[in-house]
Amino acid sequence: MLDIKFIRENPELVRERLALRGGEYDIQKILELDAACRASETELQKLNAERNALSKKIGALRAKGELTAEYEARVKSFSARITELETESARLDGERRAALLATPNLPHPLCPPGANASANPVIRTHAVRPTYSFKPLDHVTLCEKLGLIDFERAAKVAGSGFACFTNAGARLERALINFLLDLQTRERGYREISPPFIIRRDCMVGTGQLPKFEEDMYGIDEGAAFLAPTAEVPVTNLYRDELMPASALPIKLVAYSPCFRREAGSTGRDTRGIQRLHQFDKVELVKICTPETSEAEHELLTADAEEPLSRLGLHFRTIELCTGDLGFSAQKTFDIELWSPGRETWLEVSSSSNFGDYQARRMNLRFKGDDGKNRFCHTLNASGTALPRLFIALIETFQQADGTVLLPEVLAPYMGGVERLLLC
RNA sequence: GGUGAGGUGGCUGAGUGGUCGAAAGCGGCGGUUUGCUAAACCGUUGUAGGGAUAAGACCCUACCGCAGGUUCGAAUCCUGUCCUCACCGCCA
Repeated sequence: MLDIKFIRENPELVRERLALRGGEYDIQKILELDAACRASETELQKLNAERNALSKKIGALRAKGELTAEYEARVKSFSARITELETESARLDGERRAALLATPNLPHPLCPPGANASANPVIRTHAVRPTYSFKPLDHVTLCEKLGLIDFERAAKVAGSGFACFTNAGARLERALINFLLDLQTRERGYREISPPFIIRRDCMVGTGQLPKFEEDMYGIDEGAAFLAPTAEVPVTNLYRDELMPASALPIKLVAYSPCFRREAGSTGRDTRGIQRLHQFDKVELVKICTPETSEAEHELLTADAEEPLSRLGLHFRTIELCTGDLGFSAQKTFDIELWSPGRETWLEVSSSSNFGDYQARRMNLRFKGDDGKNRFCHTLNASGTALPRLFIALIETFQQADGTVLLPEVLAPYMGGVERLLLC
């Protein structure tokens, strides 16, 4: 949520920065609601002050046993107006808040301008692109030959867009999760969290999934709760409505969770294989820090997301999202993309974002500054990483001429002696 | 699912219709004392919004989980709701 005071004082700047995202945002309407709301509140406050004074007087007179009917009548003469103003103020405040919740974050001043994904600059590339003496297979074919995933039976149970990992595939999925969690907790200073996967509505509002993207979420209990679309939601919201001492920051958390997404707007896209699923596993990194450190923490966070990929020996690149490709709540985002030899394309496996105080303001997450003032924290998160696409890149990259897949050594401790995925 | 108890400031916790934004303690901040540490003592310390101002000082309003209601007046009474805890039932 943007700061209404900031919008009031810098309406042109807000318009300009939002325009960089593309899309229409009615700042004028917010300003008008704000002016009307404040006018209504001011009148209400004056009447309340008068009522309070008269009520106090009535109390004092009654204590002395004197008559108070005259003063009671005076309060009654405008009590209807107070009720009216209360209703009006609440309505305007609600509308103003709704308008603010539907307005995305401002792109960071350093976020590269651009209309869409084609304008995203590549920041760095890791390792060289692997080459093969044969035509590399894509992951669907590999999974079939190696018996790693049963798509047909998954559909029987859950419908299209679901996968059922089997045999060494299931083992590899679990191994990767453990590898990622161990790396981040043992070497990178993250505290491990295993969060709830069912989320209350206000937490979904807190991180920005609601109210705008409800159709992408799996709702349960008549919209009172939702299946987690990412661990970002439960983990960041752990600290909602809290006032942290500055000394407690930064907070660095890592969590595994399955992620549930309807993918409402993308039916038919990437339907083959496990590139886009309604349920997938992800290890997520979350940081809560002060505004002064968030940009540096963001760089470190992105590096933390990249680290396991280089340890696995994978070819990837890091790009920065331009203003037109930025997510709703983010002010600055890096995406990490893995190379898929089978499809000869890049797969997005991580999105590393700095949200500034946008989420913190929505969820009332603050810290006490050195000057004693309460300020909103900054929140960040990065996938560290999404599992299915990592799975794809891994088996496609390390496939051999004989059809087997030779696993990277770093996974050895997690695979129980399995060094190679064999044909079945 | 049933019964009962409860949600008050950064934290603990008192407060059953008016003088309560709210006792007390802890913590924080400032100071005195102190060889250092500890302790003691004094003072100070909620949040948000609106208004005023060059900026402060300042004024007003709201907030005792949340939403309604009763009343001239609600932390306090009533209703609903969310959450927490305890016991019972059920259950991996």
